[in-house]
Amino acid sequence: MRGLSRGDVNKDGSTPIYSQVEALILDMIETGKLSTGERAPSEREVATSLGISRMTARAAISKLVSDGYLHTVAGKGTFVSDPKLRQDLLELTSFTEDMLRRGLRPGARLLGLEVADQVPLKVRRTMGVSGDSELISVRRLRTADGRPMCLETSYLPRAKVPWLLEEDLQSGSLYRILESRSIELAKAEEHLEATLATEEESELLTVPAGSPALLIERITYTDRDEPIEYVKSLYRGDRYRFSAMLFKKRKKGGGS
Amino acid sequence: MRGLSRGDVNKDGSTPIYSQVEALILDMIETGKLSTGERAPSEREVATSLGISRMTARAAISKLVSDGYLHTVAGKGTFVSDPKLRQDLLELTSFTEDMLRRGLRPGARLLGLEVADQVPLKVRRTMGVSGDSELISVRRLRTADGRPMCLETSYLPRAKVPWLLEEDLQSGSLYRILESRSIELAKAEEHLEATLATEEESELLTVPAGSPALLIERITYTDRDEPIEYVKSLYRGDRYRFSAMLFKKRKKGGGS
DNA sequence: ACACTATACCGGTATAGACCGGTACAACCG
DNA sequence: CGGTTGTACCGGTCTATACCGGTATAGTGT
Repeated sequence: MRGLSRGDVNKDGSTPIYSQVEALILDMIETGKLSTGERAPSEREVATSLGISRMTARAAISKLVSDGYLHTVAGKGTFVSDPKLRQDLLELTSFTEDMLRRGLRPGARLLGLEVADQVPLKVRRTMGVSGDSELISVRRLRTADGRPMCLETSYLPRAKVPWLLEEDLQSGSLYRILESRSIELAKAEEHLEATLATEEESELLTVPAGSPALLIERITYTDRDEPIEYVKSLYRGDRYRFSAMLFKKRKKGGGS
Repeated sequence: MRGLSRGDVNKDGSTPIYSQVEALILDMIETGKLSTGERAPSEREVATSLGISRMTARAAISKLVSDGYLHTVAGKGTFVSDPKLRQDLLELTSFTEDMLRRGLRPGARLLGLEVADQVPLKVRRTMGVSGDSELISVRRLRTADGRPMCLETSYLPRAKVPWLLEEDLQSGSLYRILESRSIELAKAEEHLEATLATEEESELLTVPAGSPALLIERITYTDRDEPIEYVKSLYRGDRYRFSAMLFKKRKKGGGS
């Protein structure tokens, strides 16, 4: 009745068992076979029904717990967490994904795509290039439901994405393009501050000059820890809000 | 020579062994006995020198890895991570801690501490109270190196912190006070947006009226998932910057 | 009816051993 | 000398087992 049986995992060593189990349970959650608040199969249940050891089952479940999909109550069991709680976890997403998640239709108007000639020193240093002409700049007005949402200026290393100048950045997501070229994004450092829109910026964003705006600076890194993109995004203060979930870290002590 | 010996852990069950080991290694990192980039003792080394099982040692090390203190390279060993990479992780901190981390001297000027009579509906709903007079409001001007940094208005449930009205909020950290009363903070939901300082606000922050400001709304929860604090903080746009590290989530697939 | 107790679960912790593929290095061989 | 082959160590994965204290419930005794 549970849907987990020995055939659901292969033990040929090609994929770690715990990772297969993780995918199995995740699938049950996402297809609704397990719904919010419901008790997930216990560690012992998973272990015996799949014919694996309890520690292996536990490894899978622990991962799902730390990813926010499940939470445990000692003595009672493991339960499916509220999706609201896991969505607000901070995650690296593209503008496109971000808007879709907010229920808005993402769009873009290309303002410039060229080999950058005037790059701020800070950007050059961050991207690890010295001279000019080593970065490609992309300037786009991003829209949500057709209305201007933010003004985005990206810099990418020409050496790593020489084909970028030929791409259609009007419609698609830059991140999707990068991934289609096998550039895997892994993490990003993001800085947010409040500022005012300049005359030019406010015109593009269709807000009054001097309106509040959220300036987001992002440095995106590949899975090999190389910076692949530096972006400055200026969001309309009245339409955009950045959300995050913060967690308390360990307290010191307890030892000896 | 390594500094780990059997006497460093107690097995009386009062504190989990892996958690003691975690503290031991963390201590070695923070006291500089292990420095950035250096190889940490291997799982087997830790296990034998402390007289514990390898899996237990591994549990401790895994935790430190997921917390960003260490990183592993299969076949080579476990290494101490660059502190720069672990500091920017998103963490729930008080204003006091935040400022100290930025190398600034935190301060506060109490503007108001009272039973709140006019509480916005949204705040009441969030905090789960219905009527008036059920929340205590704290209004403080927070300073860094003596200069105004942000304007902070907190609401806390009177039922849970009735003693708050008698506390000294001039100097100390509110979070430290809560913890000294055994109220453990676990997580917080935070929303950031750009806005403009009103006349009154800009006066307190000593900036021109209409200056950009970062509005941060935070709902803090205890370890029992009850909301304990709702804060609206208005930071000076020219002096404050919010930083976060974003990570790419798993891709689906791999199973079966 | 009520309180207690036995039982059967649960997750949390810990053990000892095993095998894998990757890394580093020294010893050996051509 | 240079290349190969051991060998020792590394983290990654997996097994089987054990005991703890908490939770829930059914049954027992008053």
